[in-house]
Amino acid sequence: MPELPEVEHVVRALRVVVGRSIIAGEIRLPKLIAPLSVSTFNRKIKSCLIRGISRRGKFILIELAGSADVPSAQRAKRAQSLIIAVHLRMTGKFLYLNADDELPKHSHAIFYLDNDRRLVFRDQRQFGVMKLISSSELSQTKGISELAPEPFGDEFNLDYFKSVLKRSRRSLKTLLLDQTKVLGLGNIYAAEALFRARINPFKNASELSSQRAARLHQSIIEVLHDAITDSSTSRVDLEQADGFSYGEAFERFWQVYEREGEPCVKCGAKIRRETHGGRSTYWCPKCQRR
DNA sequence: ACCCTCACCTGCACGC
DNA sequence: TGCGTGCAGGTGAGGG
Repeated sequence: MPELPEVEHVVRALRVVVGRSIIAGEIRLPKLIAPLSVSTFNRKIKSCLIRGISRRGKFILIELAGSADVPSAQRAKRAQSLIIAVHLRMTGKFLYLNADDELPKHSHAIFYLDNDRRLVFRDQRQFGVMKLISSSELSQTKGISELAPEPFGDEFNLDYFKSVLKRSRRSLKTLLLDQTKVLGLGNIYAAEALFRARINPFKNASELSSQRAARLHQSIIEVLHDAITDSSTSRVDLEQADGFSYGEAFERFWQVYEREGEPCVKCGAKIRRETHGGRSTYWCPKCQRR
């Protein structure tokens, strides 16, 4: 159940398919690609070359081009190269299977590749989304065009962050989950970033002091960066039956998330949890006073 | 522009 | 063993 660091790891692992061509696609869950029809989707991606894998926020971008061995199709498709934008939501995973591997339950999309292997998208809860769009319309695509700047880019600077805080009347926790304001955090890393910055999650965003805003800005970048770069947690194996397990790989990082009642790693106070708009929020009542 | 609630699904852990 | 309940890391729609 990925936030930006997990998505980044999936993207890196998926690069094994760059250079492969898609012989055919098979969609078993039509709503995954809706409003496009299954037949249109399959027709458009057939024979395409996978020329790159990238990321925008929590979207995985599978970049396609016309197949090199189909000259006429090549000309037609080069004119408008395609992107499959995939959002894993809660339980979406990719697998890279051999021809004789058994297809696991909840396999909703299968891409047959030119090396006799299959790239499989599975998603237990069926919340995941796949949008097939032309490269040129990526920046106008709903759900993507509204996204905040990438957290590691120059645009996500302190001035930007302060202006976002100033305009908001929400709590910090809620604001940090809004992908159009701050990109990449989910429920776990929002809690972790606030803990690192020693700031109470229920504080109004607009009331944050300049000094604390700077601390939180730094913590957001650090928590995402640390989750991506820590070598012991960066094992993403598409060949495992489960794709890879997001939770287990990263949970040793968690200092407050899912630690209700446990002692705070900094001060020993008991970590608290409260549900807030249906989502659990965890914090240390002593380190993160109101 | 914001807030809140509900919805989308399956599966798991829990208590009885 | 089974059954009911609540919970899950994401997001969008709809109403106020």
